[in-house]
Amino acid sequence: MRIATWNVNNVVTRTERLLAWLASAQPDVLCLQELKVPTEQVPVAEIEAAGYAVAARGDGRWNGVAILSRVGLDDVTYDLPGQPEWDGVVEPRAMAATCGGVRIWSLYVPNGRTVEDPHYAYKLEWLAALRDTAVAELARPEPLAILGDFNVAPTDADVWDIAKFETSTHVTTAERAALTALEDAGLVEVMPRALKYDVPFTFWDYRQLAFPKNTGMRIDLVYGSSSFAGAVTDAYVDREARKPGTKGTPPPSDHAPLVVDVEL
DNA sequence: ATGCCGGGATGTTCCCGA
Repeated sequence: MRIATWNVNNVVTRTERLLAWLASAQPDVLCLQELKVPTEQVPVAEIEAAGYAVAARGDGRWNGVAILSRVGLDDVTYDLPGQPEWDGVVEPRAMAATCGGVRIWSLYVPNGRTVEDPHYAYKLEWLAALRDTAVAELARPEPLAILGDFNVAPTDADVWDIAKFETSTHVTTAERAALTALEDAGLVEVMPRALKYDVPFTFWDYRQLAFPKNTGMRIDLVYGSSSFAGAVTDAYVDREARKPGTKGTPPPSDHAPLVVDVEL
C-alpha cells in the first residue's frame, strides 16, 4: 500500500499536475493540503475519473485538506477534537479517514508567521490539540498514520542553514517539543530517504532560486503508530514533482510529495 | 541550467506563505 502527502498550494491551479502525479506515482491514498479553494471547487469529478474517492474541505482562500483513496474511504471526520479557532473560525486543517484498514490523517499545521505573532501561539495550541487527538486515535485498533505539512523542521539539519533561522518559527524549542510530545504519546516518525542531496527536504520557497540551490526545509512529515511504522518498506520525497514544467504550463507547488510504502 | 515567486482578494496593491 502506497500512502502519500502533498501540499499542493491550490488544488485548482494544480489539477493537471495532481492528475499526472497520481498516474505516475500510483499512490493508493493521497493526503492533500492547502487546497486554497472552497469545498465545492475541488475537482472531484476529475479525481474520481482517475479512480479515486475523495473527501475534502476548503475555506476558499487558505487552508483546505483532502484525502484521496482508491482502497476505500470510510469513517471520514473533519477537524481535531478541541481544535483551537483562528479569528473565531475552526479552519479546515485536519481530517481523517479509514482507507484500506489504515486510519489516516491529513494535516495542515498553522504556519505561526513569527514568534511574536498570535499565529504562533495558535500554532502551539493547535499542536497540543493534535497531541491529544493522537492519544485518542492510538487507542483505535487500526494502524495509524498522521501525514501532512507540519510547518516544523524536526532538527537543525532539516533546514538548509540553521544560522538563517535564529529568530524564525519552524525551528523553535517549543515547536520541536510539540513533535516530541507526539512521539511520547506513542507515534514514530517515518523518515524518508533522500533521492538527491543529503536531506530529504520537502519544501523550497519560490523565491531566490531556492529549489535549484536546494535551500529547502523538511517540514512535511509522517508519523505512524508502531504497527504502521514497523510495516514501512520505503519512504521518499518526490523531488521531480517540484520541478518547473515546460513554458506556459502552471508552476509546481512549493512542496514536493512525500511517499510511504507499507506492507500491512 | 530545474533559474531570480505565486496565488488570492482586500484587486492594478497588499497579504500570505515558511
